[in-house]
Amino acid sequence: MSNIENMEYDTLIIKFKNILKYNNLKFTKQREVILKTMYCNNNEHFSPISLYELTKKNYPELNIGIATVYKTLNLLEDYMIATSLSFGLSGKKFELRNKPHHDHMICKICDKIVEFEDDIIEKRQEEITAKYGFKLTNHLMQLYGVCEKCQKNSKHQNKGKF
Amino acid sequence: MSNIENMEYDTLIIKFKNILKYNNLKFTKQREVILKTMYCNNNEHFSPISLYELTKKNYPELNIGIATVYKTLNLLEDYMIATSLSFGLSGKKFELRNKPHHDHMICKICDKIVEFEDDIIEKRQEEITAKYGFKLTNHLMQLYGVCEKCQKNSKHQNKGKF
DNA sequence: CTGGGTGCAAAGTGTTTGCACGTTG
DNA sequence: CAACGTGCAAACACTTTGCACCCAG
Repeated sequence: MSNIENMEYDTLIIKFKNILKYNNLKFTKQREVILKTMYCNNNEHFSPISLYELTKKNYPELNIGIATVYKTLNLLEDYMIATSLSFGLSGKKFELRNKPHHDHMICKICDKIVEFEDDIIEKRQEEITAKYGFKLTNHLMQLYGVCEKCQKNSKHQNKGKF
Repeated sequence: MSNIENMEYDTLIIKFKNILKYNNLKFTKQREVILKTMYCNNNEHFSPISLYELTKKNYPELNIGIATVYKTLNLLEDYMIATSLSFGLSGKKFELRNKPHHDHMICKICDKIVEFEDDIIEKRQEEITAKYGFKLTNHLMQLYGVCEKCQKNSKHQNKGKF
């Protein structure tokens, strides 16, 4: 399976069109605009709503609907052009898969997301799953903590835990 | 902060009562029964609904409500007696924190959950967060794959990805 | 007897679906 | 011109909330 790491925009679009054609799907303005927006804001992790609002604002003539954004994001994820991060109750955030695999570190106070990549952990995950007879297909790893800035600015409130 | 690893049931109840008292909360039959059910099925990871159904069935005289189960689970999580696993769209599953820290390996086909613990990864996570100035408080690591049994029984369907 | 807890139903979120109409290939 | 895609609103699934009543301390 090919991947889309470090892909330029033109190449990304061509790749996308090929996938669509291969699966008898259509290349619409809405899909193009969503992909473009994600590409141009490559460091952001978009919730469906924030992506909806941004495309709505930048391309008002399209009058894009939230359902279309959801459908497109699911399509991009199905065809491995995007991946999603799960944020519990507050839903998912999406990012393009056009950079090398990485995991996320999330500040519990300001929600800042830092990406990192670590071969030692990746390798170890393979070893562990193999030990249990699993065939590893993917993983979810999110480290939660307090970023440098927030450590200085605030004390995390304590609920009076015993 | 003390922890509740390997705690016997009586000790767990005492601990729970102390936490409640300290925070001006009350020890009710509903809370007792929910904790007991989780303790007695220590290998299960309960969704709020499955826990609701089980307690409803075993203690019909209490006529427990789903809202109470949710509130109790949130309370247990707030006071670090339980933790939750996130399962994307299908909600959360809860388990007591009465065993050593571990992570989860989940079969994408049969949903089987295997617990594992790995010092190398834990240690590495500390190193990584430290490198970025984060203070690590907790993490989420779930490895997804196909378990031994399902590898034999089935081929994972392919969506015709390009 | 007071304040927190409970069950119920209603309200909130985030996401998906059914449908009539529009657009792509 | 035949699918497939779109926007809309309704439906969904999961979780929280408001409230009148209940019960632990």
